[in-house]
Amino acid sequence: MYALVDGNNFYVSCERVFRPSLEGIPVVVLSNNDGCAIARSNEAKALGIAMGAPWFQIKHLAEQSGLVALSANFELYGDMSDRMMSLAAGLGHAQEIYSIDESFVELSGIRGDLVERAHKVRSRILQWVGIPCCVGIGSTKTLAKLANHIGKTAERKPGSYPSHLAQVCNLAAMSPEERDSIFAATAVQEVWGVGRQISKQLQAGGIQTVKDLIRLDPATIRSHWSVVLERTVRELQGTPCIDLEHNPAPKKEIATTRSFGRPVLELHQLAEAVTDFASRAAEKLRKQSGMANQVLVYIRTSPFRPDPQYSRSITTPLRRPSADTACIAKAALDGLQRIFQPGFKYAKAGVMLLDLQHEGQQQCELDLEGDSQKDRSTLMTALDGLNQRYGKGTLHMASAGVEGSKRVWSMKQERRTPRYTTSWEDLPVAKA
DNA sequence: TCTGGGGTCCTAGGACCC
DNA sequence: TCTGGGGTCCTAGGACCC
Repeated sequence: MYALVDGNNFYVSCERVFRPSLEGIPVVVLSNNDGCAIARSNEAKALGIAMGAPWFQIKHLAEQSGLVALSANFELYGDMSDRMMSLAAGLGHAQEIYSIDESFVELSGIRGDLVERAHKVRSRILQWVGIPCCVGIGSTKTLAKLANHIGKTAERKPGSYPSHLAQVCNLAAMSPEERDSIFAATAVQEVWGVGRQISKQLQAGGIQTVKDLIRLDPATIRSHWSVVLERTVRELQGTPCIDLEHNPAPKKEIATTRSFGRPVLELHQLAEAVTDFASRAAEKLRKQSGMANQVLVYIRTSPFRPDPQYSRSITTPLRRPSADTACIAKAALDGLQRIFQPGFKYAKAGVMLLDLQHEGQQQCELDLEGDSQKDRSTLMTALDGLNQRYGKGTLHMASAGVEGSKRVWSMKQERRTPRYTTSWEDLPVAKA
């Protein structure tokens, strides 16, 4: 038995904790570059703002309907997330943190009324952290996710589902008849693992609701679609196929990619950006004690512009596995040289570290540069320490350019709120 | 003027091998 | 007329997730 604890409109809820005046009004949180809406309050959803809606298309709602837009403040959200997760863990014996606002909790061996217990945890999170959340309970992770969706929808849209399911919904405690009628009222695209493409295909075959989907034979699903969808259907039928991940697996790839604040035309500007991305990626890699064997770099124009399009990536193998910023940046820059074409307005670039391994797995080879490698690794540790202590970018590669107006590629972020919980300067001040 | 970032898994197809 | 079969590895791309 699993529970899924999921913060409501998480980023917006984080902002509201520190600005209660945002309560009750339409609020969106914008992606980098203030590009599009990545979180919406219920009031914003009611205005018809879609997930991912570009800001310039909904801007007029600020005047028309009092919509408030904020730049994303991921430092704040990450910290609020930690607080929420530690309370959610109390629901059961094991927890898997699935995303910044969601965690699965294993409920087996928990006695007593699960719904009552979930309500208690929910109010504790609301009271101690300030984040409203919903809890879904089911015999598989996919059913717990679905239950969570039902709990949220029942709360947000009265009349959509029976009102006693709002906030906490336990699918496992329902009669078959009640479950059936709820599945019949739920569209296939609400299921975890069924996205736009697959739901379109299912609907074309007359499969509209969860009730329709659950009746299908897994073998048919597999031959018509894939093993992935087959697993999803089995999970909906109550057969667990996806286990709780107990210890977070190390990442298999690490990426740093950004859209630019404005179009970039020159190679040397791309090189600055790519150096910066490579440094950030290498830093993440060292944080998980990993080494990379390959470095991928890509550049592309904006698919939304009518301009000539260009998009290319290239993978450069490293001579030996490495987590060294200079070594990774060099590989990325070598790749960039080879794929760059002049005459395009570049909108985005990225660096990905692939084929990762743990630093302990390094092959023992006869190596005349052994000592200098040790020195490099000490230097990297010092670099990370200084950047951690004095702020990101205190020390960086010379080719990454300097902060400020010279970096034409840096992103726009004009609506960020203070880092209330992670920066002393931004600590809220209580006034008497 | 203006459209995010970071992941995972699976599949198809090509190259290569015996 | 007619051109094997099976395996592995790699890459690109699709689909999904939040």
